[in-house]
Amino acid sequence: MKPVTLREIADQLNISITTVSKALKDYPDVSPKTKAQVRELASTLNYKPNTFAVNLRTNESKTIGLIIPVIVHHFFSNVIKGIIAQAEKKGYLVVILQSNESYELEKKQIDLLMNQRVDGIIISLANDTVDFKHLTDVISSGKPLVMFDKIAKIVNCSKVIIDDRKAAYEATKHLIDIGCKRIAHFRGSLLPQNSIDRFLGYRKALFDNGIAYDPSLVYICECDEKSFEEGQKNTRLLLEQHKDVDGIFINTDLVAIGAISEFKKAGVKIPEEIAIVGFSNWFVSSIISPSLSTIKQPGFKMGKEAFKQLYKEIQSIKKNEPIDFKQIVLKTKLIQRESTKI
Amino acid sequence: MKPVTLREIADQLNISITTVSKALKDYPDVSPKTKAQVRELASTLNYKPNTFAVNLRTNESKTIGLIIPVIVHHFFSNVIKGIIAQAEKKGYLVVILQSNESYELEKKQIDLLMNQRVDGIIISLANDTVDFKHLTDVISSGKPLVMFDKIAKIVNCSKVIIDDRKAAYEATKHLIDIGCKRIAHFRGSLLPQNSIDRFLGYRKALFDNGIAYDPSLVYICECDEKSFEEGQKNTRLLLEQHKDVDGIFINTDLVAIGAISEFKKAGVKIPEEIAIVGFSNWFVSSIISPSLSTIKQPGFKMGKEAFKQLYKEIQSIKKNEPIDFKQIVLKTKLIQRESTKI
DNA sequence: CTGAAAGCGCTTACAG
DNA sequence: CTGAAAGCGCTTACAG
Repeated sequence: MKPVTLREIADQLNISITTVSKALKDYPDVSPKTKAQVRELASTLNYKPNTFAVNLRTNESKTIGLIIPVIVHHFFSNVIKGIIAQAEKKGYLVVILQSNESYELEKKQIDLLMNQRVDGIIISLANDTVDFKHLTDVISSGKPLVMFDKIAKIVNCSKVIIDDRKAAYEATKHLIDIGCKRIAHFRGSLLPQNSIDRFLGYRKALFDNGIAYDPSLVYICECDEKSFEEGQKNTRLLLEQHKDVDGIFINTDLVAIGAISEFKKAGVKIPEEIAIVGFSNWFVSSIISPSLSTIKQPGFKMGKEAFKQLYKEIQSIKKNEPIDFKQIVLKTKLIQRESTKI
Repeated sequence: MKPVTLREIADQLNISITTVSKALKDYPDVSPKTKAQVRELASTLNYKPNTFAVNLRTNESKTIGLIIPVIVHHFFSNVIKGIIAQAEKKGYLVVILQSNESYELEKKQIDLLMNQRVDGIIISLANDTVDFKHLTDVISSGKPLVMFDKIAKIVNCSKVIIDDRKAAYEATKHLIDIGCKRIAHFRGSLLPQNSIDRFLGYRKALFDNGIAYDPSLVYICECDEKSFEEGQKNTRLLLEQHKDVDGIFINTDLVAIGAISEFKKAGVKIPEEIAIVGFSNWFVSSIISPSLSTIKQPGFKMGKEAFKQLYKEIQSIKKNEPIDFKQIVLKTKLIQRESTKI
């Protein structure tokens, strides 16, 4: 059966399509009587406006795009949930793409979304991404772009982040406070801003507390799907190279959990011989043994805020108002658990 | 700056819009010379067809909808990844909605997707869903619908599933094989087909092996965000009520992990005093201690297969061919780990 | 208060 | 080989 159109309603009521359209949109210049008739028939026929036609006319799709490095990931899936929840409230749909931490894919996906004419894009960058032209292109084409978590400072757009440096400082300071003297750091890969910032926070905490920074105590792990194994691997290296380390601040919980498993295997006691702080507060961190101290990173809220900001910008663009780029910094929190409980 | 349209190319080359359109779509009735000119100019101007117009004309959106009970979930996020990966290969985008295990929300979301005129819908049902009219409506409106994992047997459409009964049978049989005599079952809520099937598989395995089925050994847990706590709670009950139980087959890994944590707290040795098998092979199950034996459920593959089938049906509908509903049953696998290693 | 008309940007059956 | 024309279903500025 054919879907009901404005024409069909107009024909049945012997009025014009124009009037039907206006009646349904509650324009003030339609008589109450006509409005009532139109509405009644529309609901009887179960009329639904053809979105394709509406999109073409209004030049908006009520759909936004989301590009994310990995989907199967506690933090990111929480962000997705937050974005979708908030978008739904405003009648927006969310198209999701996974960049797989690849710059090339990310570029293609931006293109794809632009061609699809989504009303805006939310993105967390791939580790690989060093060039940002595909992002500035979005902005200069007049579509709003909001970055979260893995951002590029240099790109002029709204961002939703945490203060990675401060959070890392706090985590490291916590290790110092409980008496650690020689503190290692398992960091993320070299490019992403937040992995840099966490490293800087670590180093500053050492410095401010009179502990010498020793580069040989910093281990890099390429945090992808193999995070857990990276944690184990770095732990084995650490055990060979630096027996004297008594605390580690680790870039991500999953890596930290790998480290814990390896220390347990080696018979090293946590936290007595080595204290550990992770980052992100992955659900699992609270249920493993020993439970992992970590920094709580508000994924769900980050998603909500990212959409809220994007929505504001979509409205501004519609009204031809200038966009006011915002940098939204969400609070983190140190959660102390067994891995640092002395 | 205004996006480039067919008209612009036509004007610049002094030919008709019709010819430009045909040239770009490589129609055979355009001269090679014209084609070349058009293509060259199109690429110079960076012409992108206006998707809104194309959608309206062709009456398809190259977008599908996905409704899923929960996003932050190891199994489901793997399915999402599989669907998106496969969709991208065919040039389709995926709009994702979360039903939150609520039938009411699920209904609204189906409506929303239908109004948006997605080309098809993939769904895993909410626990709540008992009435299926919203689903049969999709099918009778001529849009393809594919269900996966949490399905309704009664709805006539394609389905991608595992053989839950067989997998549960295998899990229970494994407990019997390692010597368990009194086997409990932590099942999921009463409605979902797969929770019923897993229960039936459990019961049949007992029956086939001469073990009396005792209903008081079956505990129900409402598996939502609180799965872990449900596992702990049921374990406490079990410890009070049935000290003699020596094996449990548990509906979901997360519940099983909750159970393990509670048994450890109570000083009950796993697997010596009680052996445990979970279901789904959540990533965490391999890294906890003791590691959890479980049934591997292929989420990523399930997502891929679901999209493949949906795509086939979209093609059939386009060609006005009859749709051939398929029931695709993917293989599961028992993974033995420490929790059943005797 | 109502409606004829233009137009969003494309596709395609048809005529020449 | 090329193009005029109709049409997808809606919205809205304008005339009456």
